[in-house]
Amino acid sequence: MGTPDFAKVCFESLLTTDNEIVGVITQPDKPKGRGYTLMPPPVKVSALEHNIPVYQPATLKDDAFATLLNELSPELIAVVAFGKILPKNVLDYPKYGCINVHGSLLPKYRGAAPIQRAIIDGEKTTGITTMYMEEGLDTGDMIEMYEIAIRDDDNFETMHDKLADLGAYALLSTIKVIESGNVKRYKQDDSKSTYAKKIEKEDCLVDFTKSASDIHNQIRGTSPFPLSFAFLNGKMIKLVSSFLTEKKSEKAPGTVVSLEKGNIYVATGDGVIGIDGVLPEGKGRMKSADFINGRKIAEGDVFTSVK
RNA sequence: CGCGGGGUAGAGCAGUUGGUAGCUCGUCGGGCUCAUAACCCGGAGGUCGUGAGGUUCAAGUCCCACCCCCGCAA
Repeated sequence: MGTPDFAKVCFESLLTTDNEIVGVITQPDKPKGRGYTLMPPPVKVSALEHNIPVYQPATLKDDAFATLLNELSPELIAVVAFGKILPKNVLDYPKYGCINVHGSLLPKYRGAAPIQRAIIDGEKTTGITTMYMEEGLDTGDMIEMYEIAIRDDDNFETMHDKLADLGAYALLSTIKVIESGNVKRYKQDDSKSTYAKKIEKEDCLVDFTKSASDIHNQIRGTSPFPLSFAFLNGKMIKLVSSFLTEKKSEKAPGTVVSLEKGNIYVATGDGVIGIDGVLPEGKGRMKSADFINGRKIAEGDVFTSVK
């Protein structure tokens, strides 16, 4: 069971094993993009390409799904970024249980957006945890854990890709351990747990009175999606990528202090942040240098949090 | 028919109340300099998305049709 690209990587790794995949459960197609076209989830696309039966139930809590479960009769259910809560009858069904691949070092960052939250919080490492699922959200006993560094220039995209690969590796490894019959279960220390709630629009609004490093973490934690933003000359502008600098400025937070070498340097509550990629309202992504050449910004302009 | 923006030189843009096109950067050549992503001089490069369409003496600029791209939102 899984839905987005992150899950797709795990799914495709399963195809390389000799385990029989009796079916793929994923979210129903949803209207996306311009014109609200109905778009299938990545996992579905991949499954169809590999001739694996796909099921997209609206809910797992009805008799129809219980019946389906019986027909498929899986011995193990692997869940990766599925997006729905599994009811108890499903959790209890498989002989070898339901296991989950989660993108954090549990018990930290339980929940929907572990990768982004870890970056936004300025964590130096994160990782993958595999676990047995139970009714609580990401609270089950852990099986394996892999740690990976978050570098200063990593963003959501790079960490997502790294963790997806690591997650796929972890999933296969965990399944082997389960097959071997020597599974060790590690209880989570609930007292140390944190919850990574999903990224909302308010998480993307840039407050330049914060420190340069906090802003940098926010920008990269939300890039390339959904992207942090601020307002400049009455228009919204998204900040695609940034970097930390040694510069200092006495100017008010949000003030453009320099445009040298094609980068936009902005004063913050603590230090100056460099911005090298933007996405102006109604436009596409572009390098800051292009934005500057288009004469859309000048020294002294001020980024604000309000339009 | 979800909402909105846009297709003008390699890139990012401007283009006034319609009169055959400009800016910044890049690029090419030359100069200056110990040196330069600095500065100076000069040049190349555009059938203005498409339509032997409409209006007009005249359309990048108005009208119509079509194609394509992008943002929001989910």
